[in-house]
Order: sequence, then structure tokens, then C-alpha cells
Amino acid sequence: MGSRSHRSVTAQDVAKLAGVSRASVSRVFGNQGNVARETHEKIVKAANELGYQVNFLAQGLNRKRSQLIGVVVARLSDPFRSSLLEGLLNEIQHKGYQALVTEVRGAEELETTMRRFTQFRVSGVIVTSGQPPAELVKECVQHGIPVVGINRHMDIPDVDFVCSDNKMAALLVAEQLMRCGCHSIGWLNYQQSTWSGINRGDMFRQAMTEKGLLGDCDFQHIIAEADGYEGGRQAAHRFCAEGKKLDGIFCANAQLACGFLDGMRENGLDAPTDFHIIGFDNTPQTAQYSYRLTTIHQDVTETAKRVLSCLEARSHDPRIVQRMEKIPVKLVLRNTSPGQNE
Amino acid sequence: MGSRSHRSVTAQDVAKLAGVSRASVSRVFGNQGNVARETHEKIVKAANELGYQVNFLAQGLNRKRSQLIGVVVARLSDPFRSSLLEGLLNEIQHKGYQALVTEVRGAEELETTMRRFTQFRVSGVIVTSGQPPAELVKECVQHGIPVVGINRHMDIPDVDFVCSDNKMAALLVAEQLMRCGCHSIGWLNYQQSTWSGINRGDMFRQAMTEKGLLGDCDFQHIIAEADGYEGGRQAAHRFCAEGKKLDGIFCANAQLACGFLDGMRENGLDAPTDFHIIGFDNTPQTAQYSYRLTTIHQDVTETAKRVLSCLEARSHDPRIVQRMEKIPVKLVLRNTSPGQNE
DNA sequence: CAATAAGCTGAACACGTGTTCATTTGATGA
DNA sequence: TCATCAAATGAACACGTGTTCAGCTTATTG
Repeated sequence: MGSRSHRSVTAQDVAKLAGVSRASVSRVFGNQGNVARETHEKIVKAANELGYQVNFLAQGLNRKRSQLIGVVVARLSDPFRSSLLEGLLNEIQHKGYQALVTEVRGAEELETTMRRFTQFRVSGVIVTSGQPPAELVKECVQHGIPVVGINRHMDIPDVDFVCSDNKMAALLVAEQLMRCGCHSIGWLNYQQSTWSGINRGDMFRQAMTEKGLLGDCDFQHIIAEADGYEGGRQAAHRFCAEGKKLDGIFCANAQLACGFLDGMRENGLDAPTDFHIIGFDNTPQTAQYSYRLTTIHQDVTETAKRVLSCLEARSHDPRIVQRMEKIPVKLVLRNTSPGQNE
Repeated sequence: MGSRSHRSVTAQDVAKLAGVSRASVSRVFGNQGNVARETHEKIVKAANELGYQVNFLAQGLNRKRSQLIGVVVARLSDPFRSSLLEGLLNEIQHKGYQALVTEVRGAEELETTMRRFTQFRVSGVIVTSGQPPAELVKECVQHGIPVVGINRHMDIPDVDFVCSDNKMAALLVAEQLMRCGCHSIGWLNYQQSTWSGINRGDMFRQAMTEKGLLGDCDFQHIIAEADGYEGGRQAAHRFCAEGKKLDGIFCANAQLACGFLDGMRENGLDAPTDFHIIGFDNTPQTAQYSYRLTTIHQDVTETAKRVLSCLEARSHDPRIVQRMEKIPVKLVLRNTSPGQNE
């Protein structure tokens, strides 16, 4: 009990106990180079006996690359974003990496964040929010660090993107509303929306046009002044106060949809009797009894898999052609725009 | 454009450009040791010119400690847990650390996770879920790594705990239900609950006794067979099917509370007309129009601050006496058990 | 002016691992 | 038996930083 600061056990100690050189120990735990079966066993045994563990800092320093992956998140209070993070964490660990998670608000914070990532020699960076400034990305690329963005398609060279298929979502929603006989259609979105919000609106309008619906139908753009549940609720109140009417509404995300629905209820209107409403994200809340909201489901697991696939591909060869992957979505039919799920 | 692999700029390069020794550069960026004002400026200028950044892996290797903090999370789909993580991330970054986040399911996963933390020489470990096995903690302590648990008080030597004040919560709820004239009181919890769930129940019963309520009142323990919203909802259905009645219900968390409320509504009963119901966690959802749930509010920000304070204290001196901090809670009065918020 | 102290600086070692390169070992074929 | 070759091994260098210690310069005090 006298030994105050326990010097941590190193590969050298293992080598001495096993009666081999430190290089062989390194070969065993680095999973490369040839080691005789017998030597291998001696080393593993000695390592277990001493409780040896590789020092990742030293390993990363030497390899010029740590097995860390930087993840930029924002607004975790949004249930969809937290479930997305959950999916990413799973896949990251499954592939043998560790997640370096940073929450970010402004653009300047993102800058210092990205720098820290490079200082830790991360194997890759995943941006789930905000657009990565082109210069910072260039800095990463120079260091040989791959960057992937989620749910936004921007044209930054050498950066891959993975995005839910908003066009497919728009078509599914347009077909559903048509099938239900809706004639006056609305699109609800936050005023200062994200890229994905805007893109979903564009795709929806485009889908309506392709289906030849814009002729017979009203198409209104409802603008929420705030984001999230309260934004949707207030939008509904103003909507009613202005005496407007719609029978089919598509919302940029689940929070807005729930808020709008509740706002309408406060005004004595409800779905599906008075109107149909369809959300985006399929968060747990939308399935609950008080909402039973029909929504577009994003496949978080598949998204996470594709993201890591992009990272590994570009890590292997930094100059491959830019990828822009679209993840198929599903329409989950519930009470606010009913029908038969297949 | 010919230089293929850009060798990263090192402290040596900065030293050469500034015309000083590498040691001085290290002193400037390590924030210790004395450096003349003039030399300092020369070094900073040279560093900016070259775009120098400290290599955290090398720094950590030398200091035997990285500026990483390991965070163990579980079930991020629970809104409270994600908001807790959000609070922790903020405080961690604010203090100049970086978060190494791991999601964990079984106990064996937690073991490999903790090992990885030590392999990265983290400055501390925060466990938000499950109880850290004593042996693993001992391993951390041997390496000089402080461990803090959130919302559970176990008696593991050298591990600090930060927990919302469940006794205070119980008293606030008991007083509120008493004030509203409730006579038959219920406590709803998940069958295989966490430590905090069980403790909240114990404290509630104790508070009821202290207030002298257990004599006049019924006190029932309602057991949910599943966790989360669906668990609460099913519990309500069974509760009604068995013909039971209660006029005041306290729930172990917000998800259970929302589920139970919706389940009662499906049976034609609603709060506050037919019964009062109070939840725990004050998640965003509980504030929404469809619920307006009276709940106990946990101060996530304060919790995060105390956690990091514990880490830094024990990091400074590993053998200080074990801390068990209780964070005050608030009762947020809403529709399901109305009253006046002060 | 001499003696002392205080503040800066640079050389050198340590941190723990990956990887190259030369050397040794053992096996195979003629 | 000897020549050839592949596999296995160990010595040495590299990765980029923190920190000690001795030497240097400059200011302070008697």
C-alpha cells in the first residue's frame, strides 16, 4: 500500500515478462505484422497477468490518427436529433471508434470546435447541424480528415452528404392527401428554417406540380415565427384568427406538427375530422394517444451506417468523388390522416 | 500543389521562425512557466503565421492526462436524459474539456467502455446511468481518474454522487396533494426501476408519513410492467379495469405520467376533474397543451455544475471525503394539479 | 562596486507506442 | 550437405509535447 502513484503498465513491462522484445508486443496489439503463434500466446498471457492496456494517446500520436470521431450536434432537446445522435453513437462504437461529441450554437463556436477535432487527430467529423464553413472543411481536408454532413446537400468539395429522401417524402405525402380528397393544401415551416426544412418545402411544391395538383388545389405556405412546438401552436392561432381554411397540411418537422395540431384544437378544430395533418420525423411523441400523428419516418439506423461508410471510404482515399446519398423514407399512417399501412 | 502529405506544423517550426527554443513555445501554449512579454509576442505571432495548434495527443501523453471527460449515457430517447446530456456537454465545454460520449446497454458493455476511457487517459468519468461496478471504479481510482454518478447514491468508496433532492420533491408533492384535498394517494413506478425511481418512491412514502397523512389516506403502489409512455398507459388501463380509484397520483418520471394520463383519458377520466396527477422531470412535452402536467423540475444546469466541481476537486486531491450532493427541485404547477406558482 | 536574488532561456530527457530494416532462425529443395 | 527463401524477431528511430536543471542576464541591496 506504500506505492503512491501507480506507474501504469507499459508494453515494455509485458515484453520483459514474456521474454520478448517490445516490438513484438506492439505487433500483437496493433493487429499487424507477423508473430509466431507461440510468441503470441506468451504475450497475451503476460498482458492479461499485468492488466496491460494500449495507451491510445501514444498510439494516436505515432499513427498520426486517433480512433476518435468528432460529432457536432445542436438542439438535443429536439427528440429527433437526440435519436439521431443515439443512432450515430451506436454505429460509431460498433465500428470500433469513440465519439467526441460537441454541442454548438453559433458559427464561431463551430470554428473552435473543429479546431479541437483536428488537435485530437480525429479519424472523421460528422456534422448534424448548421453548415460547415468551407474554409474549416478545407483545413480538415488538408489534415486528411474526412467530413460528412447529415440532412443537408451543399456543394462543398471533398465533403460527403447523407440525407433523407425529401423528394420521396413529398411524393408519399402528396399521394396520401390526394387519396383523402384534400383540395386546399398547406405547407408549414419555420421562418428561418434549416436547409432540410427549406428543401422539404421545395420538394413538396414540386411533387404537387408533378402530380398535377397545383391546378385544382389551393397551395398555401404557412410561416411559423418561432421554431418547435410553440411556433406551431402560435401559427395555428394566427391561422384561425385570419379566418383561413385548409384540409391538408404538411409540416417540416414533428414539433411544429404537434404544436399546430394543439393550436387548432384550442380553436375547436381537430384532425382528421376538420383537416388532415402530416408531420416529419416520427418522434416517439407523435405515436402517443394525444396525437396519433401521421408522419414521415426517417431511418436513423441506415443513415448512421451510410455516414460511417462515407467516412471510411474517404479515409482510405481522400480524393474519391463526392457522395450524396439519399435514404429512403416511409409514410407511417396514423389518426391525423388515416389509411392502411402496408 | 506538389506536396502530397502536408506534414503538420509543430512547436519546433514555431520556435525556429520566432528564433527561440521549443521549450519556450511549449511554455506559452501550456500556460505555465515564465516567459518574457517580448518573447511571448514573438511566439504568438509566429504561431499564428504558421497556423500552429497544440497536438493534444502528444500533450496528453506527456501529462499522463488528456483534457477528455468520459460520459456514459443510456436511453437518450428519454427527453430528460437528452436534456441532461445537453447540460453536461455545455458545462464540460465551458470548463475547457471535451466530452467522450458512450452509449451503453448491458453491464459488459460498460466494462469495455470504462476501459477505453482509461486508455484515453480521461480527466474524469461521468456515469448517468446504471451503477458503475465497484471493481471498475477501483481501476479508475488506481489510475487517478475521478468518477461521478448522477441521480443515484450508492456507497462506493472514492466516488462522488450528485442527485436531485428526492426528499424535497416528495414533500412538495405531498403538500400540494394535501392542499388540494386528495385522500387516496398513489405512487406509479416501473417494476424494474432505477435507483432514483425507487428512492423517489421511498421518499414519498416517508414524506406522507411525516405529514401524518398515511393515517387518513389510502396509499397505493401502482406498478407499471413496462417503462416509458406505453408502460404508464397500460398501467392506467389495468388500473381502470380493476375498478380502482385514486384522487392523487405521483409518478416516477414524466414519460410514465403522460402515458398514465392518456390511458385514463381513454377510459373517460381526466385531470384535474377526476384526479390529480404530478410527474417528475418537467420535460418539454409536459408543458404542452395536451398535457399541461404539474411536475417536479430538476435543475439540469446546476447538476452539471456540481458534477464538474466534484471532478475537479477529486482530480486535485484523490483522497478527499466522498461527496453526496443534493440539488434542490421546484414544483411547477400546471393544469393536472393546479395552484399558484410563486 | 560587489554580492545576491530573481527572472528567462535552452539543452536534454521522458511519455508509450508504431514501423522500418537488418539479422537470425528454421525449413525446403536439389 | 549446401544454397535459397520465407518467416519471425529485435534494435533503433520517429511521433510532438511537458518539464527539470543548469546557465545566463538583469535588477536589487548593502
